[in-house]
Amino acid sequence: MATLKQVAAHAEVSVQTVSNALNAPHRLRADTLERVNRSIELLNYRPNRNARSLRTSAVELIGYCVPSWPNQTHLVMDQFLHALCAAAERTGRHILLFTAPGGVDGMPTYDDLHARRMVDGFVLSQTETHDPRHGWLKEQDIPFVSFGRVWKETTQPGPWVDVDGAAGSAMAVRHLYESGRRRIAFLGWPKSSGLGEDRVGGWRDACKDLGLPTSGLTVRCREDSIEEGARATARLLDSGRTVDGIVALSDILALGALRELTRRGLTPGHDVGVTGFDDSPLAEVVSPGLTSLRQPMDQIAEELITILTGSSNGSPVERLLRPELVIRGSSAPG
Amino acid sequence: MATLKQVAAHAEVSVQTVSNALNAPHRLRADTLERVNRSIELLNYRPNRNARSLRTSAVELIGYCVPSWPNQTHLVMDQFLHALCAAAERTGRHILLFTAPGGVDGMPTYDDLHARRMVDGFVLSQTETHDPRHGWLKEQDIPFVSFGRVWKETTQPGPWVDVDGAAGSAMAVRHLYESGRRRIAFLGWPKSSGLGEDRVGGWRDACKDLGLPTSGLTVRCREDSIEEGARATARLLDSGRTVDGIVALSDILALGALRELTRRGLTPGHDVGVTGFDDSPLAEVVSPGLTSLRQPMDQIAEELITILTGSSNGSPVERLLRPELVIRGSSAPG
DNA sequence: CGGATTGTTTTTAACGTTCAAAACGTCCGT
DNA sequence: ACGGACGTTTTGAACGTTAAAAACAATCCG
Repeated sequence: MATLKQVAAHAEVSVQTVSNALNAPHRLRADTLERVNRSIELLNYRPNRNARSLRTSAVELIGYCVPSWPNQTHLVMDQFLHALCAAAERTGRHILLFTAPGGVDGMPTYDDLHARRMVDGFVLSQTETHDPRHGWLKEQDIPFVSFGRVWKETTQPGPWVDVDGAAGSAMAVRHLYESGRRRIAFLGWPKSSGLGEDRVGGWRDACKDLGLPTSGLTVRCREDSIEEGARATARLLDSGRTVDGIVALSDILALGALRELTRRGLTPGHDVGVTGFDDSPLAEVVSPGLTSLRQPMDQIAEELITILTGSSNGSPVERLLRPELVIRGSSAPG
Repeated sequence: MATLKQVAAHAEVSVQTVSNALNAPHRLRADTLERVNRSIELLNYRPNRNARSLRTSAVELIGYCVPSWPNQTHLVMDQFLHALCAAAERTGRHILLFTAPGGVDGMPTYDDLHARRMVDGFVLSQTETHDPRHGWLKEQDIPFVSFGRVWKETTQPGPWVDVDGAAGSAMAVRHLYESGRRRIAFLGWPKSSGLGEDRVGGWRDACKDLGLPTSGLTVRCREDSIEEGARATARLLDSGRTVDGIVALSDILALGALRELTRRGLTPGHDVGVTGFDDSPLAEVVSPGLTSLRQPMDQIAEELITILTGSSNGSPVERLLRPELVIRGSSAPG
């Protein structure tokens, strides 16, 4: 493996000149630069990243904690990771994966990775309602950016990127409205979930804007499972109120709704329009295909990396992105 | 951030002694060791990984190429990544993610990561039938281990870990047999797929062992989609032969089978037993739940890391692991 | 008592890179 | 012709760690 020294010897210049050829080529005379570059090419030289990092104390690695999966399978994680990875590489960086316990128990792991100079900073995801990580990292002056808001108070420590759930729900409502639905229900989570309240709020506002009823049309599920989605839908339909549209807070709940509708002999997309959230792989795989709100993963990843690696000029950056409605059979005009 | 030097000064020993306290504590006198450890703790010292790597030329990072997702969503990737990460961490290592074009076009990326000393080696997955990566890496003397066989010839370059598809199919057949099925079909892929031939072989052998018919009971799907699975099932049922069991090569195809059966008024699990492969999140989420063959991810990951980081003592290691049958409603006794 | 043996600690020299400053030319204006 | 200014290249020195060898200390044995 060739080193700077060997390249320098071959090109008959000093080591520093070769270094400059790579990092500040404008400083070299044109002919020197060309000669050095020829040697670099000839010897197939690649800078040793460790030596560089040691000197500059920047490792160009970004830590990402892979969610421990028993809780709930993160159905769009592969999309997110691919996007994040690609975005990082566009800036010459890479993603370092690690595992850590949730909550404060995980903080020593974050601290350690940073203290050992294995990462420059972190991308957080799977943010929870009272996520302690943000405040902790901020306190320790460890760079990070969050995918998802903490939903605790209005001012959240550190920069974040998130998808506008309220806008997403509103888009779903408007789409169902345009295909003729007039009594649109919302399938949600308990009030304790910030994300849930964001999305239900969008549904409520959009319904009011369009002059649609909302009273008695909210059902809350205890957990995010198909079974619970089906049960909640059953409760909704048994309540005696007419329903011709269902905006579900997640794809999983939406699948539950589809199942319950089918079980009762109703045709999703024909009798009742259904939409989900996140456009997980499930959405296009079920029958009928599930209309869902896709998170703009590439843009999210791009923003995360830009914020994390950009100059942290004073005020923390906050970016709210709009999801995209992917229309499939479950919301075909009734 | 404390350094060895500062700890040494504080403990009133030489730098090397502190280094030894961490890397070869048995060399120190007990009281010295304790004194040094106290200083380490007090100053909250963490070794700088870059400096260490520079000196030892081992970065303790393992490269893993995140599959580009448009081809087919890797439904169990999050499980795999979590297991791989955890296994790596048990040996003090971490996973570095990167993206690369498929086939030989991606090789410069692998080479570059290794040449810049950003990774010690690679874990390959998503191995394709004529995957060029294994031979190429072997040729360059870049350490790697493959999750999945190349299916090209009997001797494959480098070590690998894989799941025994034939054994898995056989388990599925035997399970269906035990619940009373006697005409068990196989839903597969084109013959060009090594993985496909492995699994169909297991089905055929198991059927022969049990004295069950196989002729005319194989259907091949052009692609791995629900739609194709459903079409193939339709062809199978239309062929006039009785079928009371279906072993599908993938969960996706199995879902297609479930859909087609339901469409025809047949009850999966009651009229026809169905099994899938890989136990993706889909399997437990559909109704009825899909019986499927779970890959032992933790064990796979453990083996991969052990092989990659262990001493490459001559002959390449090859490990074939048995999947585990997860029984759900789709194969309830008929 | 002296040499060998063993156990513990220190010294010296890297690993491959970049920073900061110094050195070397070359050109210019007065 | 001389001092200054600029453009280009080289010279130390350092980043934080570990390998190898040297130094030192204690113990043992004949």
